[in-house]
Amino acid sequence: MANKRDENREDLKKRLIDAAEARIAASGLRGLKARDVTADAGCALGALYNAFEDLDHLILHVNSRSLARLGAALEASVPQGAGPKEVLLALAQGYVDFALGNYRLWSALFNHRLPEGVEAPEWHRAEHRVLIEQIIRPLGVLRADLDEADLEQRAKTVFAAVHGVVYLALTARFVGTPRAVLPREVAALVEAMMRGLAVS
Amino acid sequence: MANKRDENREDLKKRLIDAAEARIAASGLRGLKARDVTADAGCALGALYNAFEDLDHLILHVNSRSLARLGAALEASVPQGAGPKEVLLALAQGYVDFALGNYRLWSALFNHRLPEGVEAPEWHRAEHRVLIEQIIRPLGVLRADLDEADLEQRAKTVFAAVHGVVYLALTARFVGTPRAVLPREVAALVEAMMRGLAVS
DNA sequence: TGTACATCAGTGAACGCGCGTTCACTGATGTAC
DNA sequence: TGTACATCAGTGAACGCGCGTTCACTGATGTAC
Repeated sequence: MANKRDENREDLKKRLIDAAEARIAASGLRGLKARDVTADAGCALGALYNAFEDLDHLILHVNSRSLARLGAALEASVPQGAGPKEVLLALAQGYVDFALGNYRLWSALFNHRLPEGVEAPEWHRAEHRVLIEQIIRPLGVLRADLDEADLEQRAKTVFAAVHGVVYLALTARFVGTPRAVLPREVAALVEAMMRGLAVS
Repeated sequence: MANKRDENREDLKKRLIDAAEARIAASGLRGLKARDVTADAGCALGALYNAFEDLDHLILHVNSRSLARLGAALEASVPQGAGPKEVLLALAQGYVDFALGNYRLWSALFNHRLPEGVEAPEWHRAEHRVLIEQIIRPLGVLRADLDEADLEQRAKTVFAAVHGVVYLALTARFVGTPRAVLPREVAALVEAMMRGLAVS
């Protein structure tokens, strides 16, 4: 068995991530304070800095979880045996649903910024692949002409386009789409992109 | 002639906006400090609070300017006598160019947040119309079947899709498009959307 | 199993500092007559 | 035009506070023999 120190350490990390996740879900990244998180997790303020490098790294771990949950949600949104167009539409709707249902955690994914000049660690960067991973295959069926690199790039573009519509809608910035018509607009966008794709 | 007090007041406001714009262009919203701006503008710290309600309102005025410049840049990017498809492509490229050429000021447009619960004033909200205004007409030619409200909504969606690609590319978040291929990807997106539109 | 020592996590008061905003005062501009 | 008073912008030192991070100390867990 792992020794007790390591056990405690892992347990504390988990409690801190749980607490931070709950705080972010309740009041957003801005509402996340070291004192609140440690109080919720039942440890002293300083313990946070034993478990994690700093508050930013704790947030990174919350975002990791969100990405994993998003990946699972996207996977679950695709119906069995669907064709590529159906799959892309389902993924887009799954994305909308996840963003609507996990608004603050999803925002944290895109709004968290490390201090000037600090790069996110590689293990975390890699996790963002879930955002495009499931797009690549169905898109490849529609665009058999593209090589692997171009296909991946185009998947990113498709993701970014859908994300843009969802993001502007939910952060309600002036030109955003009302939530009520968001699913319809996203569907229209994806359909138009697919029709456009099929032609060329 | 307007009296001297009003003249001075307007002059100070202008100097403050100039200074804030330069600071944001140089080091982003985060790098904007009341002390720096007032020093650059050649006035005392407190004078900022005579001219503007607070620092956020000064930023709003900088963003106003950026929106006006963006509107002009978009207009200038459209070739004379172009058809609707050409216009939409030109607008998208104009948007890419503006974002690349005015990166920090353009980011400030989308990253500035007022404190929790405070709404942007109506005069400022209205200015964001430049983002979709010029899309509506050419889109309307391609989609004569849509009524005015749906057309406006679809213009927002088209904008949001293009914006999403540009935004993720430039903020370099993990799944972003490399700058080198950004114009190509945006063109591909817009073309696909237009082809898709024309069909339905 | 027991003892002595080493290690390292847990603690929370205190530090530090960045920075927006205020406010009592001064001095320039405007108004009344 | 001149004088007296009123108004309001300009000044910058001081306020205030939020909040991440540190650090000397305590106490639990691990190791050696």
